[in-house]
Amino acid sequence: MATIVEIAKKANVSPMTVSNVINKKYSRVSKETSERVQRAIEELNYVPNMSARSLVSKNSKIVVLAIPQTIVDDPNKDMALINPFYGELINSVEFNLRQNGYYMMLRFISDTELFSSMVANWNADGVIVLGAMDHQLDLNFKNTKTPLVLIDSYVSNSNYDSIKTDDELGGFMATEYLIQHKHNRISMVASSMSDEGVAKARFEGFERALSTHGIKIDPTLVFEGYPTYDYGFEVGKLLSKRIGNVDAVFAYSDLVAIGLMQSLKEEGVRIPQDVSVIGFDGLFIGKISEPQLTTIKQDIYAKGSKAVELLVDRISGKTTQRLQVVMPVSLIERASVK
Amino acid sequence: MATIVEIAKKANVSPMTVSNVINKKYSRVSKETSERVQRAIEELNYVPNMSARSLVSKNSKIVVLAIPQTIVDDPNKDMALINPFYGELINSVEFNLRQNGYYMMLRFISDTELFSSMVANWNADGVIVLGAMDHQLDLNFKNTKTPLVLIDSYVSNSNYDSIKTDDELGGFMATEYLIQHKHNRISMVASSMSDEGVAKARFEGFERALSTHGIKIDPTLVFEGYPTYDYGFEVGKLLSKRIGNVDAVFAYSDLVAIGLMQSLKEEGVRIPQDVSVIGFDGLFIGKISEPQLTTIKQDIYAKGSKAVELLVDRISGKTTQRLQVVMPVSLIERASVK
DNA sequence: TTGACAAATGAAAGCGGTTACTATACATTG
DNA sequence: CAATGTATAGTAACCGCTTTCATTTGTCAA
Repeated sequence: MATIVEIAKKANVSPMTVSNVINKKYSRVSKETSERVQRAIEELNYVPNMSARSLVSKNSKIVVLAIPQTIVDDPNKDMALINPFYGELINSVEFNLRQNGYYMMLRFISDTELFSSMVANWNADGVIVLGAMDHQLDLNFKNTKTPLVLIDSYVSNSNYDSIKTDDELGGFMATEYLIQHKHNRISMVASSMSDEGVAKARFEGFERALSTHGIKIDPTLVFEGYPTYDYGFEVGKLLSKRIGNVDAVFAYSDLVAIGLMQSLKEEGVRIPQDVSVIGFDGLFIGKISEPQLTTIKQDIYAKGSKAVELLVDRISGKTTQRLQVVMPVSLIERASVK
Repeated sequence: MATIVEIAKKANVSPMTVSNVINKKYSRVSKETSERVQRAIEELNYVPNMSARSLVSKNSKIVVLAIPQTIVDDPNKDMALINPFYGELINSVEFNLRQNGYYMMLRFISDTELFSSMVANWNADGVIVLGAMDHQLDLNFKNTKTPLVLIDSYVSNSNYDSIKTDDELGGFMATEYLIQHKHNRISMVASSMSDEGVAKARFEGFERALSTHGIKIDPTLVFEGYPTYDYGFEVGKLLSKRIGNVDAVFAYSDLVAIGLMQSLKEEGVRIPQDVSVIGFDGLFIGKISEPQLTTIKQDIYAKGSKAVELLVDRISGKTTQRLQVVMPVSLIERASVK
């Protein structure tokens, strides 16, 4: 592995000049010298050592993407190990980071893990966190000045840029859509709502729609579990025994909705004839299920793209005040609501 | 950000001793000193600077996972931006790397991109490449001694550890299964087979099964395109016009199979009554389609896990000779074959 | 002719660790 | 009791790059 010193020797200049060429400070180097150095770089296949650069310049071109860990610990699970939502977001974030010259370090993190360590380690230029919980943002982390963008996070009075979907509105739209279709015994399958978070916001939209229409909420129809296919499946089994007393289900996410429908179908419940189902996210899988899933769509690609934009602007110092972006939602009518 | 020098001062020892404590060389440090240093570390919230460490020790605890870029360049595409297969693999690799103390740098790379740059940059301890093509493994890359594991790669006479699925056998099994179900006008939808690769291997299995049973291959029933939902969909449109002359389709991957079925259904073709479909991969989505997809399953989680194992053993010097692992396949009978 | 300034290049220090030795104190051995 | 070993701690150099500042050369106005 060649170093700038070797390049310097070969091109008959000082290491400093090589550095200037590498960093495109052309105003400091004459054209001929610059070309000579470029040639040496190519001949020796020189690639800068990022560690050395990072060590002195305090930045690294690394951005950490932290994603909550789904139930991956059981390698024998035959189910989706990863929410397709994550897959799309990862893809989008990596793509947009790459466009901006950054490398993406991906970490799945458990609920209890703190964020601090992953930042300090690498002189990461920035961090994007998905669904951060209040207690994960430890003091240590808060003290670093590393630019941070929060996606889908409802942490209280944080000072970070954030981007989320209009979850409350989405929940409202989903529920209202069900009501407009003459349903009034409506169930909601959410994930944990003990903390503020996406699930809770969607639930609040659910509540608002019901109360707007003067429908009393039935607590026995509200389910709170994990944001997984399995949990949807589980609830499906329960609900299948109550057909006739439930008209429709608003599932907190498409993945849950799909699990729910699968389970319901297995029990001979017809969708949407016996019960309507609406999801949230607009994932690809909603298109291949039978019936195709009516859902509230969010643009995941745009979300990742926007997150990177916020981060990059913050890193470059372009933005100084805190930015909060709320992404719109839209209703996709397909076939799971009667 | 505290450094070892500050820790050293606080604990009244030399920086070297701090380093020894950090690196758990306890035999070189007395218990009391060690504890004193530990305390200082906690009090000052010290986190080692990986750049500095990496610069001198030539290793980084970073492993690069390179994944072929799917068609992501069009952000407006409403389809799966990422093959769920990738999602599962990413999840598995990250999880297993983390268990071994490594960080994962994820890069999506285009067909034409070379691999060399991502290695040299970060003193990456290792690289895992998915579906590498011959021409991407440039000389530069071959010259580095960075441990490398190839997943699903059919590059010729490479010297790297590799892990792949028994694609040929899988293709054979899929096709034979169709034949056993009295089909003999069988189509295959593959992705590009101009290079050696997964698609070609599966196709060879397809060929072998047909010839074993004395069935002549119909070239007009062999499709070669992209490994995407969209391509499956496209082929579905074509095949729907030939119902009566096709009994069954072996799709190169589940994603393609799903697109195919969706398209076929749209055209009023019944599966499996009018045409049978079998896929490959055993993805989650095959369970939620209607009908559920019969397919050749590979254990993606195990694949990622094994890849990491190979890499870690190579990094530690445990393995010295080249290892080639072939993962088994199994048939999952579901409902898409009559 | 000379001083001043810009353009081009270089020298030296140091980022925060680890590697490879060296040094010291104390215990052990014949 | 000298010789040797062992546990513990420290010193100095250096990894490959960038930062800061100094130097050289050429250009031009006064």
